[in-house]
Amino acid sequence: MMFLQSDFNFLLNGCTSFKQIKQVHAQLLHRGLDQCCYLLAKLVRTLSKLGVPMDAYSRPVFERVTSPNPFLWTAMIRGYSLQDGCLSQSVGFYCRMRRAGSRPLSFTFSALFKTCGAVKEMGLGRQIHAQTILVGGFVSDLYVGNTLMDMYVKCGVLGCARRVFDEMPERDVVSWTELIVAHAKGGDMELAEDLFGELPVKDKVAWTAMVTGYAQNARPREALYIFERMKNAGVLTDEVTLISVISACAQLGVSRYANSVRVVAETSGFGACESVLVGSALVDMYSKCGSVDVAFEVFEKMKQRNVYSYSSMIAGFAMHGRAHAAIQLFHDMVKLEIKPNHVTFIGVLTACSHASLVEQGRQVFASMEKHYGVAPSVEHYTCIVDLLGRAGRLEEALKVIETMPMEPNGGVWGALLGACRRLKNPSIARHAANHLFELEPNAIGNYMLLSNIYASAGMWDGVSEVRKLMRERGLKKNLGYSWIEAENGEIHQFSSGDTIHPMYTEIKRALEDLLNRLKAHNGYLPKLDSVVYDLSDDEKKRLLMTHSEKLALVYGLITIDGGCTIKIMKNLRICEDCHVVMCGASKITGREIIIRDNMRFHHFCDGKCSCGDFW
DNA sequence: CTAGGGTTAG
Repeated sequence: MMFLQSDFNFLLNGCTSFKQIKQVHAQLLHRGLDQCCYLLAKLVRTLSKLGVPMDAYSRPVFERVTSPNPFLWTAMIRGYSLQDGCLSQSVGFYCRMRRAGSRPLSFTFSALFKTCGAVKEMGLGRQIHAQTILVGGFVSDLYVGNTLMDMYVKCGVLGCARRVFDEMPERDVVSWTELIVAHAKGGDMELAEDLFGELPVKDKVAWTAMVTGYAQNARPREALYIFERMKNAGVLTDEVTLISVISACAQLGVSRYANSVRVVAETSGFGACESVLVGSALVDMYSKCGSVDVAFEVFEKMKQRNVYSYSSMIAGFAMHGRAHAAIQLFHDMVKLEIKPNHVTFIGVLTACSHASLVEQGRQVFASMEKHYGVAPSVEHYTCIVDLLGRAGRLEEALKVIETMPMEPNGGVWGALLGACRRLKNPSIARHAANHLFELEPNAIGNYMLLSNIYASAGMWDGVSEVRKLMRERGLKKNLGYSWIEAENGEIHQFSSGDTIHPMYTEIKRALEDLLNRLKAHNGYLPKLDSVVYDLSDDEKKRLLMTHSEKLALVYGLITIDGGCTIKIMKNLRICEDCHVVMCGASKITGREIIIRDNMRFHHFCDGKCSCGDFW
């Protein structure tokens, strides 16, 4: 008998299809093992792992057993808990189990908690929590405690999770990490950092949780700092860690560090060739670092590509203004039968938008649902509004907003407002802005944009009205800043009007010199309507000179080797005056300049920008 | 058995 049991155990372990399991089960019945709970539990677990619905096979098998043991009961509970929408069956089996007088196991509870967390059924979770106390012994079980914490975290009640943590008689690194992640996801990195500091033994997952926490909270520099500490602590990197680190690099846009991360990825066996995930992340990272060609190299080297890889590359081409490459890639993926998803289409539509390919964009939009089964969402409508707006068709864009099948959100109105800035149309701008002030009362950028549009139309009453509104709502202008990677990999950040940089006087002198040369050779005149304040022309000129991207540019011109491209990152949208200066600077210095603002990339080369002065 | 993960839009 024992021999047969282990035999069947082995057979079940090797099953990879429903059919095979059925064959093994038939054998089992043949040998008279239809009441062997140990093997039946295994059978149920295997079926559930393969995704066979519980009612299809496991349930009838179970119902023929006269006295199930706790393992078989638990297999049923777990099976239903893993199946979508079967929480009630799962709980039903738990109740039957209790009525039958069977004593639950620790993983009976963990299965239930897992489902409660997945469907955010906190009420039920609490009841089962009470049960664990009632049944006794389980509250102190490490594994039960961890899954219980996880349930409370998923239900969004951090306080309860914390209480469980505090009451656990022993905790392991999983318990700590659970709590760290919970706080990180809630945006409280300070608390996460405190917990991490207290954690006695930090493993790879715990370190990664910190890296990811910073990366997802838009604090890439701290993410990279933690990653450095992790490496120094001798903890090995894996695929998951890399993805977060790569995402941090993408946010920062710093190429030297990015290159070193790529080397780490390749030497740890998770390079673009081996891992689709890392590969796709690298594609995104290089695109956002301004190196769209390197991104494409990585893309081409990848052994496998999926919808993420293609979407990332398409988006990469789009943000660099390479519309045709983006569209070509889209057709390639369709030909290879990789099904595009909603993100893919955002990339394609953005590409059309940045290249003013209105008809092309419309065709893609129309085909989304018809040919690819992707229903346009509000984000896709945003792209269309942007497409029409950039092409100067404001009325049509407005019409789209008024007739779209869902409620327009801030993104949609924002796209319209953005278009009004370039086309200098204060009346539609006001209309869009009014919606935005309702939908996003605290988004400072909208106020700045409207006042910008009023300012360039000379409508100073409008400007002061907007400023009054901002004052009433307690909003302050976002400080603009730019950063640039020095030759040694250090990041130098400049704020507008910054005087604290050690090379400040040198930078200021060089900037004056550059502007004078631009005036002499290119007939440059400061674009005074880029200034939103009603100031004298001289004051406006002075203010324009302090813009952070100009400081960063000059720092780059002075310190970065002549053959290298100057790459500058900026947190806000580049202003028109700075754009003109960058064009001119690329011409008279013969240098290639790339600026990533919060919208897209600008490649300045020989006096021209890849955005075609159209952004 | 429990903890960490990818692409997007103004």
